Amino acid sequence: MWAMPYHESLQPCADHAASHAVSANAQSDLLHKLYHKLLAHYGDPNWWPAASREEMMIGAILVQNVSWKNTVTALHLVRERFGFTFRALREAPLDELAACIRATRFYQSKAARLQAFSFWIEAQCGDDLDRLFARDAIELRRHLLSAPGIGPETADDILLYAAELPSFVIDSYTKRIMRRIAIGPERDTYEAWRSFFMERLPADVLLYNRYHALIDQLGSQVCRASRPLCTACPLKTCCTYARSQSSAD
DNA sequence: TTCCGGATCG
DNA sequence: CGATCAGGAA
Repeated sequence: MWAMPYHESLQPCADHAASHAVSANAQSDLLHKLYHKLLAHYGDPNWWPAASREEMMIGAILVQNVSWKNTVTALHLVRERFGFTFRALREAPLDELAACIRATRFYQSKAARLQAFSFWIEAQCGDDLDRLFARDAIELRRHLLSAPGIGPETADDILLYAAELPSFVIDSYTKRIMRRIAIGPERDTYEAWRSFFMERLPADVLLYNRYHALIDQLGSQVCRASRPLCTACPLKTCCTYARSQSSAD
């Protein structure tokens, strides 16, 4: 029934924790269980909210290390002033672009990176995203990682939500939630976290799409960094942190 | 005042 | 690795 595990087709390095077969199965069951609890609680998150792949990719750069609410403010101003085309961003005066995205913090470096990325897109595919995304998934990920302003999380955002390839996205919410639940890879690196999920979940674009969106919803509203709302958490029965919080109160 | 959804450079 | 970037909400 399940598709081939994604790491066999895209993931170059294996997570060595997977060699512990018994705990790996238990961890896989838990990851599935968490997903279904989140889906039952929140419903289909319908992420990513963008009318085009270009808008999605621009939003992915703007949202780096900033709240989505502030990103929406910036996206609105960019849409009004320039529109969501890479050509428009290439031609944009940097100071005007920076002014539009001020709400997303680090706006000067982000404006420069957004423009540099737009030039990179032109050089790679002449703004034809079908051409960019046509290449092999493994190579596409490596390629995106070589683009200016694109780190591992943003690359996976683009792979999953624009190219619609099953690449699991890891962010701070993901790590915080899973750490509190007490599940995760041994090595604390981006690739180890990503492999941890991909080796235990089927390579399903819709599953990865919804899972990450649901994690973000929980992480921003409930499983916050400070003063998390454990009593209202849909995952509290699975979470050691929530239990320690309720016993402490 | 403190905290907070990354990427890059040295 | 640590430093840097530098707004908005609480």
